Amino acid sequence: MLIEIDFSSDEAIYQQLCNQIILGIATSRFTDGEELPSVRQMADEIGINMHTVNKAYTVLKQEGFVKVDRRRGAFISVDDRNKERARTLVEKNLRVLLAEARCRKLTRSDIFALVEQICDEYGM
Amino acid sequence: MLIEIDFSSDEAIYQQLCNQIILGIATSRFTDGEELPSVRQMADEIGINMHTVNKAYTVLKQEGFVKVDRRRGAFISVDDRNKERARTLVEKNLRVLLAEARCRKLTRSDIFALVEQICDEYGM
DNA sequence: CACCTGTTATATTATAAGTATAACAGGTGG
DNA sequence: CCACCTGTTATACTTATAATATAACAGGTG
Repeated sequence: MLIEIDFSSDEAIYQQLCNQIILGIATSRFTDGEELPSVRQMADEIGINMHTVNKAYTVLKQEGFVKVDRRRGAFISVDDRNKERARTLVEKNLRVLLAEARCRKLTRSDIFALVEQICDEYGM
Repeated sequence: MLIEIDFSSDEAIYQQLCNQIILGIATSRFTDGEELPSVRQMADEIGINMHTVNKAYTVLKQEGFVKVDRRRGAFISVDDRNKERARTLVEKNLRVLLAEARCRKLTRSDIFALVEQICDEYGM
């Protein structure tokens, strides 16, 4: 499973968990249809509370990354609806991120190198 | 000044304020050396508490976007130290952002188009 | 029937955000 | 000197959220 949580981070645990799973999907470490550990099992593995995992799963479900089957439990199921909404969200976040990059004197080439590298990693 | 705060957002007000100012610097709406409204004046303009503005200024000061002179008050002063740390931070955030983009079926071209557009806006 | 699944409810603690009021040190201009 | 501005600090309060804890429920599985 390999979920890494930074307990000294200012980012919420459930948020880190969501990000890790989304990162896992993008890097094909998680495949469509793959089962996720139960909320209790995942909580035990990481050493956190069941409800924290449940919140992450609920968020991922609402965002269309996870579905639940009573018989099987939670599993990866990527819903590719809302491409335009996703583009708008990415654009907004990108705008903030690149603003800070520019202020820090990162160049256009610096940015493109990073984007290219990550796209390659994700097989885009 | 033109600071826009979304009070229904889940993003903290002081964080939105920081982002707006960084965005302003990147788009040259704020120039190096330009004075910022005092914490009390800015708070009045936006309709929020003085301490919320003070927190934003303090964060920006720590991050090297703002300096303070007793005589003049707060003003823009971009410190371009820590380019490598900035690159690491951008890379980490970019990785999460592009992971979600990929899951939403945004293509490499989609991403590059967005990055190109924003870089152009910022004159990078 | 025991055991697992997600889900819900409730309560508690801790932390952070935002507001409110007040005061202090220090520079500015009348 | 004095009123007025600046950032800064301190304190207190309210609110919201995160995280934990304990418990229970509906439903599928062996």
